[in-house]
Amino acid sequence: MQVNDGKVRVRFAPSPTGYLHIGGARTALFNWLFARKNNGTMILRIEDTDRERSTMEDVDRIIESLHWLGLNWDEGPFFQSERKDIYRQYAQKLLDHDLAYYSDEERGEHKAIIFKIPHEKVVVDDCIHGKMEFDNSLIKDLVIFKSDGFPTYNFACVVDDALMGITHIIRGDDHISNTPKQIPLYDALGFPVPKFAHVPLILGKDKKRLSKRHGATSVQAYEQEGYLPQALVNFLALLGWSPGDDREIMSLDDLIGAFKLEGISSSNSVFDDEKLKWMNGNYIAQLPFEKYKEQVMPYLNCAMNGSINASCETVDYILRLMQSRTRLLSDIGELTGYFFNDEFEYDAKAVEKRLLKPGVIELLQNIAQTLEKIEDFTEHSTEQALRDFVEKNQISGGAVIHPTRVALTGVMTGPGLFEIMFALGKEKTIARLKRTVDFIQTLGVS
RNA sequence: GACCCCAUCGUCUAGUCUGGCCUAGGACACAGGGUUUUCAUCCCUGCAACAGGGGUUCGAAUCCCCUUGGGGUCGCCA
Repeated sequence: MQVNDGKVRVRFAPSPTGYLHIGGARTALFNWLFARKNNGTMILRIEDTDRERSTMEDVDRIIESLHWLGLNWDEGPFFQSERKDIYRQYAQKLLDHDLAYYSDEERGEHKAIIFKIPHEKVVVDDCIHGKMEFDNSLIKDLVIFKSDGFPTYNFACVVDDALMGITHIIRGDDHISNTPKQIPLYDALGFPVPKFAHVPLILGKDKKRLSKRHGATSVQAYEQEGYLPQALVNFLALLGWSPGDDREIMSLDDLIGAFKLEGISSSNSVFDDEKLKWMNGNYIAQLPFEKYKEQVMPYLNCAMNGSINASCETVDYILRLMQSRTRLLSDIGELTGYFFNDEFEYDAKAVEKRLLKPGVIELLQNIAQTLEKIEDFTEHSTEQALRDFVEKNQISGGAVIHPTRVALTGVMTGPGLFEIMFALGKEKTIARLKRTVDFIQTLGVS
C-alpha cells in the first residue's frame, strides 16, 4: 500500500453521511478519469470518522451510485473507522516531538489532541489555480483527535493520503482552506506533500452552491428519473472541464483519452439540467432498440400499474415509435398513455382547435365508416383509404388527419396517425372515433 | 467581518499560460425556415458575451492594478 513508483495514485474519499450527490460524483469522475488516463490507481476511501452521522446504508448507496455511473476503483474501500490505531500512532509521534499537545478541556472520555500550527506563510501550487498563498499566523491550532477518540478529518486525511501514496489530491474547491492546515501536517509527519487540484464547485440556477434546496441532487434521484449513466457522466465531465475542442457527446473512452487537469476550469459552474435532458435524449435515441425497451419497460409498467405485457408485439411497435421522443425514461407513461387507456382525457386545447369545428362530428362518422370497410387494417391500407377519402371529398389531408388524431389520442402530438391506428387496431380505432363523436355531442356542439 | 478563490452569450464552454490569426468559435435553450399529416428526430438561419475603470503595449478577451459582483472557508463536521 505504500508503494509509489512514480505512478499516479488518486482517491475518492466520500463521507457516508448521505447519498452520493452530483458534486461528489463529478469529483469521483475527475479522479477516475485522471487515474485511467495516466494508467494510475484509483482508491476508494470511506471517511467515516464522524460516528454520529456515518451509516453503513450510506456507504452502500454511494457504492451503488458509483457502480451505476460505471466508475470503479483498484484499491479499497478503506474505512477510516478501522484505522484508528494508525492515526493514534502518528498523533503520538507529534506529541513526542512536542508538535502537538493535549487539550485541557474535558469533553469526553479522551482528551483532544491539538496540533501546533506553525506561524508561517504556506504556498500551494495548485494544478488548477496556480500559486495560492496563506498566512498561517492567522489560524488557530488544529484539533487532530477528538475527545471521542476518533481523528478529525484533516488529520486522518493527511495520514491516509500519505500512507496510501496519493500523488494528486483532486477535490472540491471548498477544501482550499483546509490545504494550508494540512501542509504543515505533512511536514511535521515527514511526509512528502502531494499535488493538489481544487475543482470549482457546482452551483444551482440561483448561483448558490448546489444543495437539497435545488431539488434532486443525488445520483440516485437522476437514476430514478430516467437518466442514463452515460448521459450523466458525459454531462458532468463537461461541467467544469473541456476537452479543448468542440466535442460534446463523448463516451467514457473519449473522455479518458482527452482528460487533462489543465482542462478543468477555474470558475464555478451552474448546473443546468436542460442540457442534460438534451444529452439524455441523445443517448436514448442511440440505444439499440432492445436495450431501450429493457430500460424503459420498468417505467412503463410503473405508469400503467404493471399491466403491460412485454412480449406483446404491439408494445414493441409502440415503443419503437417512442424511442426518438423519449428524453427521460420516466416520460414514457405520458408519451404512451392513450395507447393503453381507452378512457383517456381530451386535451382542452386540442378539443378547441381540432374538434369544436363545424362538421367534425359528421367527418369523424364518415371516417369511421370508411375504415370499417378495410379488411386488412395496416398503416398502408388505412392511409390509402383516408387519402382516397380526402380526394373524393375535395378536402385537405390535414382537415382529416388532425381531428382524427385528437379523436384517437386526445392530444395533438405524437407518432404518425397511421402508425397510431395500426397500433390501436381496427376495433379500438373505430370505437374511439365513436367515443369522440359522443364526447363532442355532450359539449353541445354539432 | 477576516482569509481565500473566481469573473467570455440566459446556461455549459473554446480562446487567456506562450498578447496580433477574435468584426470572439461550439453546444443547450430560445426564435425563424426546410423535411414530416402533427410531435420528436434531422438540416439551415438568426438572437446573444469579453463586469466596470485605469494602466503596460504599435496592438489586450488575453499581462498588471483598482472597483464591483459572485462563490468558498472560518467546528473536537467532513
